[in-house]
Amino acid sequence: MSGTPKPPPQPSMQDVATAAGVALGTVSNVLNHPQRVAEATRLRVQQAIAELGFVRNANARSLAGGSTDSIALIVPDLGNSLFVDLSKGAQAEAREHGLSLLIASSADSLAEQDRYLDLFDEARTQGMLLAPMHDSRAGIERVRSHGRPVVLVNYSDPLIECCTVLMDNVLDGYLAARHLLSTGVRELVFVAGPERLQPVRDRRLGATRAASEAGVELSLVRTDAVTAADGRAVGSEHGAAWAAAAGRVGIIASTDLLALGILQSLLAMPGVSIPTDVAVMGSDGNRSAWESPLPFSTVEPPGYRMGVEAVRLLVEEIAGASHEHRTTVLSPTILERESTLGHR
Amino acid sequence: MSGTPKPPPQPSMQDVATAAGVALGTVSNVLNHPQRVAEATRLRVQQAIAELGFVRNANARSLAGGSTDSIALIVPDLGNSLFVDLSKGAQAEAREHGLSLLIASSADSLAEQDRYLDLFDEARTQGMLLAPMHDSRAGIERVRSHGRPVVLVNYSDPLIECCTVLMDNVLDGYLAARHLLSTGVRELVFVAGPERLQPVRDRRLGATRAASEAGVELSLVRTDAVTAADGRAVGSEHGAAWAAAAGRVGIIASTDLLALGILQSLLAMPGVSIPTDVAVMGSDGNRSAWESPLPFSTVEPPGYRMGVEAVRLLVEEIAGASHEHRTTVLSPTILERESTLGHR
DNA sequence: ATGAAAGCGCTAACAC
DNA sequence: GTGTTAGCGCTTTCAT
Repeated sequence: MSGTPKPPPQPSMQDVATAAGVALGTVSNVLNHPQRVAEATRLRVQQAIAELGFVRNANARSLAGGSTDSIALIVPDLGNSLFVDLSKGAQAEAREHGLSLLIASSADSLAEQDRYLDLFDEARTQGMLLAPMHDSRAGIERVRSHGRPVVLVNYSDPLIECCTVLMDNVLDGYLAARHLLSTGVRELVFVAGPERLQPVRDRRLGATRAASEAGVELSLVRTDAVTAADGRAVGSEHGAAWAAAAGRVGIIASTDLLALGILQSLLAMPGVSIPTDVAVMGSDGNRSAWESPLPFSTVEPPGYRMGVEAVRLLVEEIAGASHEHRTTVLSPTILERESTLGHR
Repeated sequence: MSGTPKPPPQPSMQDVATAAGVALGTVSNVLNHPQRVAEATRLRVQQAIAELGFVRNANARSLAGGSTDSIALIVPDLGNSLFVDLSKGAQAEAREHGLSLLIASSADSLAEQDRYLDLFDEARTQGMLLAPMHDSRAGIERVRSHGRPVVLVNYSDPLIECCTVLMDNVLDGYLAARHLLSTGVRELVFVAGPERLQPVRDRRLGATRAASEAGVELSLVRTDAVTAADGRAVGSEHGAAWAAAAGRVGIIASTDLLALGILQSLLAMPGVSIPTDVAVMGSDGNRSAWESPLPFSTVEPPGYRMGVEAVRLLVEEIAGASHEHRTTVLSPTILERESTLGHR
C-alpha cells in the first residue's frame, strides 16, 4: 500500500473558476482584491477553493505579477551564533515589512555561496543579505549588476558599492584589552588568525590601541586559522612562558574557538592557574565555543540588531528610486566571566 | 547620486536569442541540453548571455517545466543547536541529490510555521522537512493533501501518516540515568517540563527504567516550561533538600536550558557542592546553554545524521511511485563533563 | 461586479 | 542543428 493514494495534479485557478461557475479573473480577484467581488460570489469561490484544495502557484504568480515578496539571507555557518542572532533579527524585521526571509547556509564554501546567490537571483527575490566569505566580490557584483540589491553584513569591502552593516571590531578589541587591563593584567598577548581576516585585523588594532594608552606591552601570536585546534597549538607552545612571566598575562584570542583551544591546553598544563597567572578571553561571542572547561569572557557582537538594520537598509534600497549606499556600524558589548575574573 | 544607475529590466531569453541571432528555443537548448547545439552557435549564445547579463527566471522555468529542485527545512528555533546540526546534515545530503535546501525558522510561532508551510507549498518545492511545534497537524495535513511530501523530524504523531526521523529519547533518559548511577549517585531526580512535550515524556521513561533496573529511587519535579528561568526556580526550591540528602543526589533535567538554570541557582547557594553533593546533567545537548558557570554533562542528539536521514526519506518519497512511510530512530550519545564527574 | 483576453519567460514537442 | 509553437498558471487591463 502506498502512502498517498495518488498525487493528483494540483488544481489550477481555472479549475476553481469552473467549479465555482465564474471566470478565471474573478477567482484572481477573490484572492487579490476581495472587495471588488460581490459577497455571494466570493463565498462561492472560497468554497470551491477549499473543496479542491487549491494552492496558488507562486511561480506563476510572480511571473505574471513580476515580483516576489521574499528576501534571502546567506551566511557561511549557522554554527556561529552571530549568524543565528542575525537571522532572528532579520526575520523579525522582514516580517514587519511583510517580507518572508529565506535562509541559506553556504557551509563555508564559496562555491555553495555562489550557488545560492544565483538561486535567489534566478528566483527573483527582492534582494539579499549576505555575510560574505573572502573573495566574494565576483558573485556579489554579478547579482548587483542584475539590478538586485545586496546588503553586506559583517564584512566590508571598499571596492564593493553596497549598503553594509558591521560591528565595530576595533571597539571589540579595545573593550577586550581594557577589560583585561582592569583586572590587573600587566602584559597582553593578542592571538591573531590569518592576516586576511578583516575582523581579526580590526580587533588587533583596537587591542593595540588600548595597550598603548595604558602603556602596557602587547605581543602578537599568529595562527593559520581560527579554530580550537589552532588554539590548542598556541597554548601548548606558549603556555609555559605565559605562566612563568613576571606579572599576570592577559590573552585575547581573536575568536572564541581559538580561546577555547587555548583554555583547553592551558588547563591541561600542571602549574598554570587561570585566571590567576594567565587570563584568557575570546572576542567574537561565538556560542559554539560553549564546551569550554571554564566559562570564558568574550565580547558579544550585536547580531540581532545587525539583522534588523540590514533588512532596513535592504528595504530602503528596494523601495528607493534614488538610493544612497550607507554603512551602519554597531557596537559590541563585553561579557565578563571566570576566565578573567577570578574565582567565585 | 544614486547607487545603481538605473535598474534595467532584466533581459529575457528572447532578448538573448535576438542578440545572438538565433531562435528562442536554441537559447533554451544551450542552457538545458548543450550537446544538442553546434559548438559555434553555443559560443555565440553564451557570449550574448554574458554580455546582456542574462539570468534565467526560475519562476518561469518551473512554471513551464513543472518542477523545482529545492526542498525546504522549517525549524522552530535556530538557537537550538540540534536544529543547526540538522540543517547541516540536511544541506549536505540535499546537495548529494542535486537539491538546494531552503531554511526557515518559525521563531517558535505556530502562525509563522504555517506561513512558511504555505510559502513553500505555493513555491512548489519538491517537499519539506519539518521539525514541528505542538499542534502542527492541520498545517502538515494541508501540505500533504496537496500531494507535497513532508518528513517530520524530532517529533512523531501517530495520527499523522508521514515519514519521520526521531532520536531515541527513551534511550536518552536511560543513558543519562545510567551515567549518573555510574558516578555513585544513590538517588535520582528527574526535572520534567510540561507533560505534553513528547521528548520530555520519553526521557523520563528511560530514566525511570534505568532507575528501577538499578533499584534506585527516582522522584519527579515538574515545571511549567523548560527554560533556564524554570530551572532556577526549581533549584532554589529544592536545592537545600538535595544537598541535605543522605547520599549523593543526581539530577536529570529534561533540557539543557533547565539544567543551566538549576546549576545557576545551586552554585549560588552556599554549602552546596557540585558534583560532590549534587550531580546535575542536561539531556538535549543544546549548545545554547553554553553560558553555564560549570560545564555540565548532557546527552547529545544525533542532529547531523537526523538531517541526512530526513533528506533520504524525503527523496525516496519524492521519487517513489509506491512509497511506504517509515520512521527512522537514531541514538543519542552521552557527553560527560564536570557537573557529574567530579573535579579535575 | 464579472467576463474575456493578452501576456509574463520559459520548456518541450515537433517540424524543417 | 535550429526554428516554431503551444502551453505552464497566473495578474491585469479592458469590455460589458
